[in-house]
Parts: sequence; structure tokens; C-alpha cells
Amino acid sequence: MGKFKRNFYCGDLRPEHEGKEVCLTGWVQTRRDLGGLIFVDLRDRSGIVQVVFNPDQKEAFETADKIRSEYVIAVKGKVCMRPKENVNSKISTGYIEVIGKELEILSIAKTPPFAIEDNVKVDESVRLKYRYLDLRRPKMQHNMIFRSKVNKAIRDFLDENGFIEIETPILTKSTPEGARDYLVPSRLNPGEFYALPQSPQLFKQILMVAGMERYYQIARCFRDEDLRADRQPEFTQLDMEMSFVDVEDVIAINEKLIKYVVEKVTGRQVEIPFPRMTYKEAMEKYGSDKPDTRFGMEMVDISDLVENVDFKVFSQAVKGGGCVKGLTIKKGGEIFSRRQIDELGEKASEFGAKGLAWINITSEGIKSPIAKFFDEATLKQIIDKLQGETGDLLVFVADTNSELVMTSLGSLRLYLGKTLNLIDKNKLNFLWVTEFPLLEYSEEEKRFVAKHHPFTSPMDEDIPLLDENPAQVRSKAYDIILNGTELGGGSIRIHDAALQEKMFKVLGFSEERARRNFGFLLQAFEYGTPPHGGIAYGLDRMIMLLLGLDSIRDCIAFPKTQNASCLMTEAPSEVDIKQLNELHIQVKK
RNA sequence: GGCCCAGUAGUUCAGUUGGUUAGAACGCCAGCCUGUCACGUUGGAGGUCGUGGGUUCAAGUCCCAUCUGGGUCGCCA
Repeated sequence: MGKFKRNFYCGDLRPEHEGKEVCLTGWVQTRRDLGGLIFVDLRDRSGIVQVVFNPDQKEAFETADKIRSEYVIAVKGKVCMRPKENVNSKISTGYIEVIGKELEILSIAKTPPFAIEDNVKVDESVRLKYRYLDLRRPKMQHNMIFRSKVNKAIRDFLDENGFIEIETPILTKSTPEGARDYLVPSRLNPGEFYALPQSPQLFKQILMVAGMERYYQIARCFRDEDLRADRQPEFTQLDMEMSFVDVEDVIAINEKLIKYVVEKVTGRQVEIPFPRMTYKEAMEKYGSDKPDTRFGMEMVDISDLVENVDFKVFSQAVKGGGCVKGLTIKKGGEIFSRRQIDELGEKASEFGAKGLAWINITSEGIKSPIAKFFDEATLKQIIDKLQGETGDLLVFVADTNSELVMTSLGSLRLYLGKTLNLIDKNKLNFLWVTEFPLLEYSEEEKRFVAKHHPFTSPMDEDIPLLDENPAQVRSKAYDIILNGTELGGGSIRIHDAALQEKMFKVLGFSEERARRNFGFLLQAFEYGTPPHGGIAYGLDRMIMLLLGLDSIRDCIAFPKTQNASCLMTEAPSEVDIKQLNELHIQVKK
């Protein structure tokens, strides 16, 4: 440290500090050299204040002549009111300025590749390479501070509610099912590997067996899958687990948690309880298991109306076990030209639909390539069911595969919501989606796989279906959705060893394989297991949404690129042959 | 693995049907300037046009391959 000790932050200075001798430290934002007078905007974490140097203080003035952008300096000076005509109302310290008396350069700086200011137009790869400069920008500092506050609020609430923060291993056991593991070779055990955790799932359940009752952790998780704007290979979960609870208990405490955290960090009011929707309802109305309820335009099923019409695309879809669903685009007929309606059809194809039928309700009557297939009464029934009015455009997807109808039309709904600006960005729409299917059939593996994970409990009344119709079994799983994004999900777990073994059997695990992969859990369950359940949130994603960011990378200090590399450290990189030898690893070239 | 977009000065971009010495803005450097805060003003420096190959008398521009960054589908229990 230099000669002076900081006693004030730049951004904190106000008229009330007039006359105070202060010592400031920070980075030079800009220097404005007027010849006989030098202005320096000094920046620290708190903000910016203007420091003036004039030739009366010869030594300081001469030093001020030398400083440049991003030099690190210490300034001793006096807080003065600015003359009225020189007030800068754009900055919070604009009524005052500091008359510099002494100046010390603590560190010189190369010219940065981009200006340290918000809204700077610079490619993200440049920002990532010089992340330490990017993080100096006020917006990024705000994001990091916000994130820290979220963490603190979470810890405060959970601590207050009897949760214990427990760390679980990073070097752990590879498990099949789910995402690809990151592997770590073992030096002491040739040919064997640890895996980095995809989540602390098994450990938190074991902690329940261990009698911890209420656990949480802000845990780093790793998944070796392709990246997205909201997906990083290493990410942070808020992980929770509770004993002696059912679905309602988990939901209740989590609503309180979210209310507490969001109100604490954003000041915005959150109404609880949150709305709920079953998986079935979500799929049928929104074509998604994470519906964005910030706008309407719900899907309407017209299968019953068109089962026997002449239009074979519709009737055969229904008869073949599928369905026909439609959306009402309010004033869509006025918004979209014929050509744009065709483009909408192309969009629908991209989303997997075989085609897009449409009915345009114009003031001159119905315009539609399919209307001729319906008698007057049926047409009226369809329009009535979709609450179509003059000017509206009704669009339909039909298929023998109901799920395809729902997901493609659901994607089209989202696309329309975005392009037609139907989404109110100021809303915070929390939503629970419940009663997820326990299993789904994997065409790739020719067997049932767990929709959530293999430890999720079936709903009690559906347990008998496990044998006869596994696809019908609903689970005690729930997702928490915010504005159409999955914030987190969890479930009540199976705590009965026999049921767990049955579950493995349905999943096609041999007893041997179940033992090999999860033996420790099954064994633990034999020693007195409380009913338990929990949830895990994608914390980065939650922070991204609360900050209104487009990318998760903007709330992670050192994120990775789409190639899962770090442009600053240049990881991953090749390693010394000596290291490989110690790890008993040979690289295939 | 598929599809789409981008890559030209430190940064953000322009660059015509292929044709002279590749431009602009901001930034940077130097001079002048005592009330600036997007300081002003005068002058100056700065380019393997992502990389490799090809077509051509001639390539930033056309073709092929490849690398990098971003978006997206698959994938993400």
C-alpha cells in the first residue's frame, strides 16, 4: 500500500462531506487535461467522483499530468461544493468534487482493449479474454454484488429455518443415467476414475439417513454436455433436502424462501402461494412442461369436433390416437399477410409439426384452405371453441402423435408471444408444475428411463401401475418455473429399499448393476430411512432471470465459451507427459 | 453430430460488378488550452483483411477446407 490509507469510497461522497479531508483510492476512469487544470474521474467499487488538480499543488499537478486511464492511484484532497454552473446532475457525486492535494501512482496500466464502462460495444470473446477488465465495469460489479446478496439471503433464510449447510465431495463416483460425467483419473488407483458430481443428489439423501433432517448447500455441479446461453459445464445449484416431509411441505417452505430472497434482493413483492399446474395440464394448454404464463394464447383441443370431418389430416390424426389443437392469434389475420402465414407454417415445421392449418376470420368472411372440408355448423363450433372473432387468425396442428402436436404448437405459441410482443417483461410469474410422469420410454435405449431421477417416488395411488403400465405412473416430482424457464426441480424420494429395488427393476437395471452403482445408497436405506424429499435450483439461472440478463455468463465471474474453454486461462490445455504417466493415462492421437 | 450468423486498425464497423497506396468513428501518442465531465483544438502513429489452399493478369471481395466466437436442434436423469 502507498503512503495514504483510504478513508472514503468515491461514490459515497455527498454535499454533507463538504470541507472534509479525504483519502481516496481507485482506478482512473478518465483524465481531462485543460492545460492549466486537470480533471480526473476516479472510480472504485462504489462509483465515480471527480478530482481536480491545479498548479497550486505543483507536485500533485505534475503527477496528474502523467496518469492515464486505468492507472491505480491514491489521492488526498478536500471535498468541495462545485460552483452551481459546474454541477453534473448525471452522476450521484456530481454536486461535489475533490480538490487534489497529494497524488500517488500505485500502479501504471496499459491502455485497456476496451473502455471500462457500461454499454460498451465489444465482442464477448474480448471481454472473456480480459475478464478482469470486463468485471471492472459497473454493470458486472453490480451483477456480482447482486449474486452475493442472493447467496446471503438464501443462507439467512435457511439458517433461520433450521437448515444445516453441509459440503459434499467434488471427487465422487460416476453414475450412469443422466448427463455425461466429467472424469478425474486416480493416481493411486490405476485405471480408475472419480467423477465430478452432476448434483449432490445421493449424498443429500444419505445425509437424511444420517439424521441431519434439513440440509442445504450452494453446490458446484458439473455436466459434460453442450453449452447454451443458459447452460455452463460447471454451474451452481442451491440444493436442499428435508426429512419427514411430503410434497406440500417442500413447496410451502420453498415459496417462503423465494418470497424472502426476491423481496430482499430486488425489493419487489412476491405473492404466495404460487399457482400450480399438473404436467398434464401444462402440456395440454401450453405444450411445455415449463409454461410461460406471462401471456395467454392457450392451446385448445378440437379433436372431438373434427373426428369425422372430411379433412383427412384432422380426422385421421384423431382416429389414429392423436389429436388436433389450435391457437387463436388475436388480430392475427390483420397482422399477418398470406405470405407471413406461410412463413408461420415453416416455423411450425421447424418445431416438428407436419403442417399448419389455418382459418382467417376476415370482415368479408372466412378465408381458409381447409374450410371447404367442414360443414357450416362444425366450422362455427371450431371458431366458437377458440373464441375466434373478426380479425383473428386460428392455426391448427394435427398428428397421430399427440405429444408432437402439443410441443410443436407450444413452441409456436412461444415464438408468437415473443415476436408479437405479448410478453410483459416486468412480470415475475412463478409456477409449480406437479405430477410429472415417473418414467419415459427411451427409443434409443429401448427401455424406460427416469424422467427426474431413479430415486423419485411414484404417487402412492399409481404404485400398482408400475408393473402393468409404467408410462402412466405419475411421480411426486415438481418443478418451479419462472417466466417460462425451469428454475429448479425436486421430488419426494423413495425411502423404502424394496420400492427402490423395484424401481431399478422397471428401469431395466440388473440387481448386480444396481448394487454396483448405488449399492451404498441401498445399503444405507436398510438402516432406518426417514421419508424425505427436496429440491435443487439452478442458481445461476435464477440470478440471470432476476437481473434480466440474456446470458448466464453475465452473472458468472469466469464463465466458459461454447467450446467449454476459458479464454482467459486457456483451459483446457495439454499437460506434461509426466503428469499423464503418473495418472496411468495414454492419450489417443 | 446438424443448421444459422459473425471474423478487416486496440475497439466497433464500412469496403461497389474482383482493379491505384484498404477507409471512418472512438481509443492511443505529441503540441496548445484554468471549469471540463462524450472537454476542445492541431498534428501523428497504428492493418499477416482469422488461417491454409485454389481460381485469376489481379482476391478483403469468388471457390474449397479449416480455426475461433455466438445462437439453435440433438443432448442436458
